[in-house]
Amino acid sequence: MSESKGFNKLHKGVQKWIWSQKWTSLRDIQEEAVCPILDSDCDIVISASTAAGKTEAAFLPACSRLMEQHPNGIGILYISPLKALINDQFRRLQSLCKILDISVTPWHGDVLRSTKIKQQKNPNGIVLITPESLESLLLNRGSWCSKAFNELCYIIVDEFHAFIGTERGCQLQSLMHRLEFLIERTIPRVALSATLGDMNQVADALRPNKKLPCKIINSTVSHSDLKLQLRGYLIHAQQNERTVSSIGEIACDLYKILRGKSHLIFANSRARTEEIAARLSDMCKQDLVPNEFFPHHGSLSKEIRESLETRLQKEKFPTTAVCTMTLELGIDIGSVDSIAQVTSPHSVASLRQRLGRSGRRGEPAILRLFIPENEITVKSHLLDRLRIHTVQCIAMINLLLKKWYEPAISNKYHFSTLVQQTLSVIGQYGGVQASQLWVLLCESGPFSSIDQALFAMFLRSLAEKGLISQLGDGQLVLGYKGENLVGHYSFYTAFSTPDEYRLEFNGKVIGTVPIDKPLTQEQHIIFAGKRWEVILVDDKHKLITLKKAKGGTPPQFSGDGLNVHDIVRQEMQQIYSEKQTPVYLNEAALLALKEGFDYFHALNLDSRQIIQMGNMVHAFPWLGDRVTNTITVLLQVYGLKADSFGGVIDIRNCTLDDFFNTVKKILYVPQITSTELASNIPDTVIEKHDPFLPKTIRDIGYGSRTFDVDGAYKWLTQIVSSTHDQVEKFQPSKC
DNA sequence: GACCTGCTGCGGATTG
Repeated sequence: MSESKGFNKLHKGVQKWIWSQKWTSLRDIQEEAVCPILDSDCDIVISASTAAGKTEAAFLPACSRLMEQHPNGIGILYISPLKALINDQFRRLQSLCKILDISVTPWHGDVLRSTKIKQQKNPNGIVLITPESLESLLLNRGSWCSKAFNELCYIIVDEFHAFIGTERGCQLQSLMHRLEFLIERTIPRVALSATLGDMNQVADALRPNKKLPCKIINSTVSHSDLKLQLRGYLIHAQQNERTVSSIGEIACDLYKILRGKSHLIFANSRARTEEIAARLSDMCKQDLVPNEFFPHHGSLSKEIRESLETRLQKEKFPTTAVCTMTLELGIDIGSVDSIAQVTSPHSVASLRQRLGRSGRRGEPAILRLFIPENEITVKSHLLDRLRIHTVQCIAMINLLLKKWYEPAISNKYHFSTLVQQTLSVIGQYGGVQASQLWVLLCESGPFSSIDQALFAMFLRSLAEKGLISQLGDGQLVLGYKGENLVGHYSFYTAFSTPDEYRLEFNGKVIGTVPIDKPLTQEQHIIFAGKRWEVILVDDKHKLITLKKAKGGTPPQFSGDGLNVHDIVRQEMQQIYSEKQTPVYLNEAALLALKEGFDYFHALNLDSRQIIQMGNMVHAFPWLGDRVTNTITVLLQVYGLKADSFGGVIDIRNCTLDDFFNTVKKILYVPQITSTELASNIPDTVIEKHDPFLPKTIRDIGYGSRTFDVDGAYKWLTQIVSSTHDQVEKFQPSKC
């Protein structure tokens, strides 16, 4: 340790703590972070997987600086997307901060008011907060903030990747910017993030206006070895009415392979999570052994989730969590023996995150993928015949091994969050000039894509809706409706949440179900891994009462589509073309893959991307969902009956001539903008405050986040020019 | 044919 350059620069008290932890050395990211954080003249992104010591990499030097500087007021502001993570970090920071005599204060909706009042009276040390609670502080206690944060040394943002490209992430950017504006000083930002494809994009998201340089610290430690298996399953046609109920064979294998140790099973949807957990519990019961399989997802009550997290942490009993994304983020559950992935993961980056949970103390990480494909019948769709799921998994594994990850989502416009931030700033200062507001939020802030003219139009629409009004001297103040909106506690979140029913058993809430997928009396359901009957639906109190029962299927949950990246589809095309056959497939997966290859080559898909079958035309751009969705809507606008799924575009009642003539028509006129394309979508109310915006403004935001117009035109141009005989048939005079 | 997150201020009753 004494040879470590970083260690020697740390404060004596911090060194003492490190000795007490019996660490023999600092990890690479910790070593590398010491100097730039101590110098505090730049922002820093620390990127590594879960449990790589990112928290210490940030806090050891940051606390060292606090010990030397002794700021008057709060020294470090730590911002986390999860309350559970704040509680974890609060526990983890205890011993270090006790030695240093720095106070740590958790600050979120579940924290006792007395704790907050204590910090309000004597602001100091480290505050661990959510974006929503920070929003409330700026809005309601602006002048307290300017004093309390006056000598703030660092802002540390945990799980930063979870914020990027989202409304909540835009809110976070705005909050950090407003805080700096308030204290008239730039504060170094430290982001702790998973590894994404382009880390410079992560730096841009951390400080969009680039007023400080950003240093990127990427973990160079290669991951421990990976043991990998892809297991194929055939779902028989007659069972196929509900995919989730045909999961029996997979559940049997999961039981045989996983029982007796601790694992995570990622099942991609809450319904499938419940189905698998219930089947696994049933098998334990049948074998008269204690149950060790439990579901974990966002609709389960906090108590049920926490008791499972604690059981995993304690490592006393073998425990397998069947889970959704909830166990992908950094909540402390220790590490598990292996990861099972049922159905294809949504992204390479998320597969990487999930893998980070496996591999105990230098043991290889173990990943098993359980991939169902549908039995082929006369009615089967091309995608089933191509065995698209198996190939998508192989593509994602190829990319994972190449260390390619999806880049962060870039999203230029967040009008819904601009509504929130506009109202919040006006509420904070009481009254603001429109020009000041534009400079703060747009010119120097995170809404930099919005020019003065667009901002003026935006403000006029807020005034029309009664959210704001203008005084004689030009000052903007909150209108009646604006006061109401800002005054309600639901104002602090940038994202919207649909109404839900609470599910209750014996007077205890066990979770929630969405209100738009109602349950009915006497219906049998699976929830929290157990089987129930609905005995009462109370619409007035949004409460559903349950009793124990047998049988049943999971309730329906709502959700949006998924977004596969261009590079994943291109990798898939290459796998088909080259007939790549990896070694980690079991016999069934191997058979499925061979069937897929045979069909791909029977259709000559290695040399063409457009085919006609019956009265349908199928297009295979081998590009991501943003591009295929854009092409699909373009074709629809020009009158074709187009639909897309899984990267393939189906056009009904269409011939190759119809298709190519339409594409020619599209290309004959100047390129449409994403906003124009969105104007054809009837309902563009998606985000929380969209109802306050006119459709013209909503379409700008909707178009830019949904469509990739350049990508679509690039493909359309290429498909026309590479199909010579079709070019001959085209007659522009007909357009 | 997808997932996830979050929340104030104040009045009134109760307790030490």
